[in-house]
Amino acid sequence: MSHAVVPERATYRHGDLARTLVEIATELAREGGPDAVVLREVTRRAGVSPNAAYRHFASREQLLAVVCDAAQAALAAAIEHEQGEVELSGDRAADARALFRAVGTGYVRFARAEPGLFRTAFRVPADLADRAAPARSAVTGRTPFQLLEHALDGLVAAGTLAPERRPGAEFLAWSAVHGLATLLIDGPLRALPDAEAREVARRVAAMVDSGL
Amino acid sequence: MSHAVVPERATYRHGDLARTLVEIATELAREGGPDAVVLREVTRRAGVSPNAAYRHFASREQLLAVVCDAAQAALAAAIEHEQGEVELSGDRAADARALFRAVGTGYVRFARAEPGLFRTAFRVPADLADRAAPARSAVTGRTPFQLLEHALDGLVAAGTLAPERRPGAEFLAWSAVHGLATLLIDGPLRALPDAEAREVARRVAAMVDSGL
DNA sequence: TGTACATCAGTGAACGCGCGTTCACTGATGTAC
DNA sequence: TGTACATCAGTGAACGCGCGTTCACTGATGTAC
Repeated sequence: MSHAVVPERATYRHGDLARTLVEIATELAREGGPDAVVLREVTRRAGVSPNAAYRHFASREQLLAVVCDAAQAALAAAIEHEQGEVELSGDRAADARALFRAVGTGYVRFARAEPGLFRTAFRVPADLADRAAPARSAVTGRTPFQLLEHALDGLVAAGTLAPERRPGAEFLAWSAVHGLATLLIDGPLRALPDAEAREVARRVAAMVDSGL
Repeated sequence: MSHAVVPERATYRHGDLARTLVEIATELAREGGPDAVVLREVTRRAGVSPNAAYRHFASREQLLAVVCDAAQAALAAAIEHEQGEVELSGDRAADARALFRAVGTGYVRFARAEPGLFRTAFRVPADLADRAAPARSAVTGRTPFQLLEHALDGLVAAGTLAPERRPGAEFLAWSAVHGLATLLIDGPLRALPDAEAREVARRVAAMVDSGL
């Protein structure tokens, strides 16, 4: 009766299940944020039994922590990409400013393009919150937070930002940009068209620039 | 054997169960944020069977929406209280500024004092996001968002803010303050002592003030 | 080059849990006569 | 003032669900001799 070809244990000895699980979990986070990272769904999509995950991760929480790092790394990559697009003029002050602004625009652009990953990146796993963890960085090896710090250092080096205003400046800039991102993806600016969103982002950047 | 006094149906005909459920649900939100509003736990604490809640709310989601409004109202009350503390000098411009800043400090203070309620206030129930809903207001009948708008209008009326910069200004101010609140309760500034938190808040306010 | 064996990445079944929600019901209360 | 009755806020039991996690296992693979 059953001449259907059922590949027996086709996935047995998967080969690189750990990596596959992280990729699938990240995809779930992309689609629905951190709560969508459901261990059973991850293994289901991987074509593997639920408990197979425990060969590679101690718990669902630990898998989510890895995904969280991956999301931070993706954010770092987005910022770096945005900075890469900047056409340097040779004017040190202007360039430092442009690179600094690119941190903000890259940040907000990523939040809008990948809201699920963005939310996952900031789902703090309580203790594990290490903003300098290497797993959270991309090509330059800097985490999003470090990219911001680096851009601010650049402003000081270029003489654009007074050294005495440098300490703590990252929190001012981050507040404005992170708040904007939140309003744009979860708040009242949710439905704003791209053009207007960019305009608001521009104004926020200007506010930070002149208010720092 | 059992001479323990078991009051039969002690809670039957509760009287004002709807209000009680909202109060308990709000307490749960205060303790653990929106996810902690678990219908069965609410009824458990009310000493009532789980399905009794359905006499008053169509679903858990609807109960949560009411709590969300209550949290917004609590935030509005906190802002109004902060504004009430302002000692008016009689100088129109200075007073408008002070009242405007009070919106920000009240906002951040509430977020720190009641992180669970704060998170619940911004748990957007998708469609129901009505930032002008009366249920979200406190003594003056204004929602947090409306209090911010009103303060900005005050700045314009006092000649402190140029009218052409007024449109959209609420989003700039809100971005900075909301972002700061988020960093302070869920982000890297989580562990900051009160004094330093207030200092950062002061600097954010100054940034908004001069950057608007 | 062939064989014995340890390793360990996977399986299959089950666990206990707590959730939101629905069902048919009961009995205290308020109202009409 | 007393009685019949409709109302409706509560009960108790159960539903199906999907979750994270644990158990004892199996059998393909790589390694040592």
